[in-house]
Formats: sequence, C-alpha cells, structure tokens
Amino acid sequence: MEKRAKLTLKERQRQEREQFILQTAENVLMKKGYHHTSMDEIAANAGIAKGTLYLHFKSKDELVFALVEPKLYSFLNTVEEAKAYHGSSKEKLVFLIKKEMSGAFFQFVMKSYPDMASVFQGERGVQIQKVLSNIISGIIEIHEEGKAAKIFDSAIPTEMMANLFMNIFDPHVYSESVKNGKVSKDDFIRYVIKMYFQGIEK
Amino acid sequence: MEKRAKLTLKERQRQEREQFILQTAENVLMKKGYHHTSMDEIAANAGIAKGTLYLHFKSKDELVFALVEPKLYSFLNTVEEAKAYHGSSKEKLVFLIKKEMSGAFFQFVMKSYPDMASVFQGERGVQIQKVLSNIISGIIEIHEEGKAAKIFDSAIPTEMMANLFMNIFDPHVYSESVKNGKVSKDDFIRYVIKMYFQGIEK
Amino acid sequence: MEKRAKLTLKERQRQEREQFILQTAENVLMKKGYHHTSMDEIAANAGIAKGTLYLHFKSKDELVFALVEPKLYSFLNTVEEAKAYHGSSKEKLVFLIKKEMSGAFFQFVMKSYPDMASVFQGERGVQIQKVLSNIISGIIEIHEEGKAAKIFDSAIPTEMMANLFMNIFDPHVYSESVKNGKVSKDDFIRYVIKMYFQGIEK
Amino acid sequence: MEKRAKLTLKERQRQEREQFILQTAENVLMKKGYHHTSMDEIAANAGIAKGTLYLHFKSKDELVFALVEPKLYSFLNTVEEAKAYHGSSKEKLVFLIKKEMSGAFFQFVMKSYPDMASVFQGERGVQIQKVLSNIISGIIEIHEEGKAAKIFDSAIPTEMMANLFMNIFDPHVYSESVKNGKVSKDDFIRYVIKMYFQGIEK
DNA sequence: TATGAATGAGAATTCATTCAT
DNA sequence: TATGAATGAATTCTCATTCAT
Repeated sequence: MEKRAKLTLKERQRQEREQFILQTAENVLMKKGYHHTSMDEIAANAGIAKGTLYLHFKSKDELVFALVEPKLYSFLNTVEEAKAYHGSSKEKLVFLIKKEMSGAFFQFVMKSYPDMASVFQGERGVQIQKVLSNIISGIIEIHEEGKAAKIFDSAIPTEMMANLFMNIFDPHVYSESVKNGKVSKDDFIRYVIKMYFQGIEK
Repeated sequence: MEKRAKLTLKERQRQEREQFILQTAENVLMKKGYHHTSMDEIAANAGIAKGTLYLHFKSKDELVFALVEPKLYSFLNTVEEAKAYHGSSKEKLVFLIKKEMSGAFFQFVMKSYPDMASVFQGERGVQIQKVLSNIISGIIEIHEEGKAAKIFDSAIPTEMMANLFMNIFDPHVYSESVKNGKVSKDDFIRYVIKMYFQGIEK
Repeated sequence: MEKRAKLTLKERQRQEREQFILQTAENVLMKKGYHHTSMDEIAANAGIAKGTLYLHFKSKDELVFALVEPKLYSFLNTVEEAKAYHGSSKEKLVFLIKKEMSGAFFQFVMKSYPDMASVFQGERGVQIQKVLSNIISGIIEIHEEGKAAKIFDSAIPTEMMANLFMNIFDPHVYSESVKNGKVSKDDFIRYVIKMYFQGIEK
Repeated sequence: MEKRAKLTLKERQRQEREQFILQTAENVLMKKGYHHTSMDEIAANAGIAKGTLYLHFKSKDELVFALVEPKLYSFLNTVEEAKAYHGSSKEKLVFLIKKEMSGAFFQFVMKSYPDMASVFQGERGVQIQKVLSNIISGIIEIHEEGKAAKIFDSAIPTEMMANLFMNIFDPHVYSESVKNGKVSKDDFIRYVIKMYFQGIEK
C-alpha cells in the first residue's frame, strides 16, 4: 500500500508537471507561433531540461497535439452542452459564444493550421477531423433547429452560417478589441451577438 | 528598333517567368504554409532549379513579400475605390466585398502572420504596417459614414465592426463553401452580405 | 561539495573539448586555408558532428576568431614583456624572436587576411585592429629606443624596420627550414637573428 | 591573304582582350582576394559577359593560373638575368631586387597560397613547383657564389638566406611603406638592400 | 562568337531528437 | 528519472560552370 501510494503520488506529480509543461508551451506558442517556438525554448520556460520534455511527449508534434486535443474536445463538449441547453436555438448559440469566446487557443490553432500542418498528419489528423466534424455538425444542428423554429433565416445555407459562426471566435478580432482595452469582454460578447444575429444595420 | 523589341521581349519573358514563379509559390504556400514550403519545393513545382529562384528574388522572404505586397496594395486600392464609390455606405461595403471576396491570399497572410514574421521585419514591415493601417482606416471611415447616415447601428464600436468585417474574407470559410462546390461564388457573396448587414435572424 | 566538483569537471571537459576543436581547426586551416576548410571538415577531423561545433562556437567566423584572438594577445603580451625585458634593445628583440618564432599561426593569419575578411568585421575587427596596432607600436618603440641608444641604424625609417621585423615570423620560411629538418629550431633562430641585425655580408 | 589577315587581326584582338581580362582580374584579385572575387565580378569589371570569360579560360582556376604563370616565369627570367649579370653576387641580388620589387603580384600569390590552393593542384601544381624550385635554385646559386667569393657570411645556411631573401618581396611591407607615401619607391629599395646585406645594427 | 539565364553542387546554420551519464 | 551534450537531416543561399539563343 505504501508503494501504491507512492506511485500515485509520483503519478500525480507527473500529471502536474505535464500540465505545467503544456501551459508553458501554450503561452510560448501563442506568442511566437509554432515554428518560432523551439523545444529548447519550451524547456527553458518550463524550467526543465530539454530531454525531460521527451519523457512526457514523444515529439514536438505530440506535445502540441496534447495541447490542442483537449481544447477541441472541450469545445465539442460545449457544443453538446449548447445543444442540450434549455432554451431557443439563439439562446443555445449565445450560451456557446459566452462559454468559449475567450478560449482563444482553439481559434489560434485553426488559424495556424497551415503552420502546424505536421501536427495534424496521419493518425492524429484523423482524430482531429472527427472532432472538428462533430463540432461543425453540432453547430449546424442548432442552426437547422433555429430555421425549423423560424427564428433563423432559412434562405441562407446552414453550412455557411456555421462556418461564419465559427469565425466569430477569431482571436485576432478578440485581442484587437478586448486585450487592447477598447471594450470589456462582456461588451465584446454583447456586440458580437448583436452583429451575428441582427447584423450591423439599424 | 529591332534591338528594342528584343529587349522588350526579354523583359516581358522575365516578367512572365517571375509571375509564374509567384503563382506557383502562392499555391504551394497556401497549401503547406510558410515554413513547410522550402525553396527546393517551390523550384520543383515551378519546374526550375533552385538557383533560378535567386535570380528573381534575393531571398525566400523577398519572394514571399513580392507575393504579399501587391495583394495588400490591391486590397487597399479597392478600399479607396469603395470610399469613392457613388452610393450608400452599405453599397460601398458591398462593392468591396464583391471585388475582393476571392482574394484569399490576403487573409491567408493575416492568419500566417506569426509564421511569416521574418517577412515583415525591418523596412518591409514598415511598408506593410502602413498599408494595413490605411486599409483598416478606410474601412472604419466607411462604417463611420454609415453610422452618421443612420443606416448602421451606432451602438456597436466602429473598430469592432471593421475587424469583423475584415474577417468576412477568411479564406477558410470561402473555400469550405465555394471551392467545395456547395454554393456558387455569387450566392456566397449574397449570403455573406445578408449575414453581415442583417444578421441571421428572420 | 560533490556537486561543485562535478560542475568543475564538466566545465573542464568542456574547455578541453573546446581546445581540442580549436587545435584541430588550426591544423586544418593552416593546411587548407579559410575558405577551403568547411565546418564539415573540421568536425570530421575532430571526430564530432557538425552540430556540436555550433554548441561551442556561434559561427565559423567565431570559431576562427577564437583561434586567432589568443594568439594575437599572446604575441602582444610577448611584445610587452620584450619592452620590459632587462637588456639592450637588441636583446629585447632577440627575446621576442626566441619566444614567438614558432607561433606560425599569427603570421598565417596576417597572410590570410583578405580571405578571412569576414572574421575581422564589425566588433571583432575593432578588437583585432587595436591589438595589431599595439603590437606594431611596441615593436616600433623598441626600435626607436635602439636608435636613440645608437645601436640601430637611424638612417632606416623605424616603420620599415618594424614591418620587416614582423616579416621574420613568416611561417613559410620557418617551416621550409625547420619542419623540413634542414636546421634545428635553435639554429634557425640564431641565423635569423644574425641576418636581421648584421645582414648577410661578411 | 585577305582571310589570313583577318584571322590575324581577330587573333590579335583576342589576345588583347585576354590581356585586358587578366589585367582586370589582377586588380580585382589583389583588392579582394581569391575567394571574394567572383567570376561575375571579373566579367563586370572587364565589361564583358560572364560566359565570355569561359571562352578564354576553361575555369576560374585556369584564369588565375594564366595570371600567375607568366609572373612566375618573368620572375624566373629575372633570376636568370641576375645570375648572368655582370658584377658581384651582391650586385646580382641588388639587380634582382630593383627589377622585381614592385612586382607585388608574385608575392601576393605566395601569400595567398592556401587560399588559392586549388589553383595549384594537379598538372598546374607540377608546373608551378618546377618554376619555383628553379627560382629558389637560382637564388641559392647566387648566394653560394657570394659565399665562395667570401663576400657573404658562410656561417648561415644558403637555403635560409634564399628563403629570407624571397621574403623581402612581401607586398604587405611594400605597400605599408610605399603606397602609404611614407617613403619613395627608390628609398624603400635602398633601405631594403641595406637591411638585407648589413642588418639594422649601426 | 558573345551573352546572361539557368543549373546544381557545396557550404553554413538550425533544431528536433537521441543517448550516455 | 532527469539532464543537456551530441547528432545529423533539412534548409537557405552562393557561385562556378553550362547552354540555349
């Protein structure tokens, strides 16, 4: 039992360190981008040796993937929650926007897609594609529902709606507005919602 | 006169080859991203030797810049035309959307910005920053005008409008919808316009 | 204390390896010249991988500089010692010759100066220029002193003397005579001294 | 006959152009050194196309060799003249010094030897070695003669004398003193002679 | 013959990954 | 297990040489 407890402790420490590495990597990656972030830099920022990174992650791409994957699942999860949300289709989408708006890393990944291409190759790519298509299906589903309920304009193809909806999460727009202190996060969300649902016309 | 014609011919050929290289590079870059595109690969795709690339462009960064710069100027130019367009603010923006919607490379560059950081360093960066800030100013100007004319919602900060407006040109959305043959280009534009100005609500 | 000892050991090993690389590089450089010596070749001769060179030296030019700099400082140091040497001006110069005659690399560098131009650019060049001008000044000083003491011929410009004096250290002459086993090092020095101070006439 | 005359004219023009190229190359090489002088640069300086260089010389090394070879032969020739010169051994050497002192390119080549190594490889190297050994033999011969005539110090090995004698022609010393306007060419020669034959002692 | 565009081998440098301690 | 030195494949860029016009 003593041994087991120790292992558990060790295991916990391992997990913690892994989370710490991922958090560090996220910060560096978002600041510098995938290619300008070296393993050396991640290690240095995490205060560990480069070799240690490889004890936790098989490769740079695996590390980045380990960073991306849970964000995608989390987003997918929110989509599922939104679908199950008790309210109108609009309220579902609003719920989704409110919950995910500051999850900039998700959109960061989407935008960096070409740069990170190698991360999404092979087996990993297949997984990601599945999650992404589930996300988009979920969003499409909510929009379809809204159309059926006659609250969304059925003249616009649902897929286009879904794609432009995803676009709302663009971290560039968010950071330009919020991080530069021009509007508060809450206001930003309010305006985005307004623009998406009613457009900019008076 | 004969000589002159020859020179002109040579020069023309040179320009054509240069355009061909740029076109090739654009295709490869958009598919693979800046860092995953090697000069070797561009050369191979263009069917020329690596050294030849360097006869036309001093460095990889210069090549990419040669690709980016005219697209940015062209976009800026369209913004100027839009400002001068005879019509309402909305009509101006519609004109802009119609003219630039398929210029995917512009947005590709915006998204790849961190990856391409070296391209926009030094003198080149200064130029680009000027053009970009002129573009955004122009777009802001048109939106302000629309607010003054009471056709746009003055409750939303103009900068946010401008940023979300720019986002419309995201190549991912465009290619997902148009390139995958789901809607025609014209329809795509029509729907985008509708969504931007009136939102998705019925 | 154990830890400290380890660190010291590591550091010492590092220094040793660095010295070994420099020694290897010196041999290759003197045989092949700056441009015909590739980093690959230095690495191969040192029995290490190319990348390892870059762990010790930021660039080829830094490596070569690391080779040149101490030799120059050592030469300058000997000049200072010579100036302070207790004896006549001639004895000072003799001291200098005896101490530095086999330091072939110094003259090698002087001869290879145009080839190595890039090594002596910028900050590095400034340092080197200072050392070189201190060396030549020192030698001029000793010669002036000899003239004042009426033991050197004041009809000959001191600068010319100094330049021809430096020329004595030409590695080609040294290796032709000593390395080919024609005369011993001591004899070589004796003859050089005789020729420099008394000429070849009987 | 008309045809022949034309050919001769052409041939003469060819020779002239070849000489012009060589002259141009010499200037550029002496200023920049072997490796920092590109074929492009030689062509540009000569006002012809790069391809044309290759109509005259099979390769860069051949071009440089064509530059070096006649200088060596000319030097050898002067050595022969010196040997046949009507006068004492000293007068023979003085004749040699006076005639060749400004032929800096010869010494430039000697100094640049490692840099130009490839020029003196293979068949070309063999030729050069022959000429060089003839030169050194001739100089040794004159010194031996001087020793036999008891005007040179027979305590010093003749080979060393010969090597140090060659060293007199070092272009660096020459240019430092003459080109910088510190002493006239004639004075420079006078001082060199004095130092070589009588040393610097009073 | 003269041209200069095209070629591609070769060199410096970087950095993800491995491995001895 | 943790370290960080060592590795070498991959990449950018240069320049002597070739070749189509």
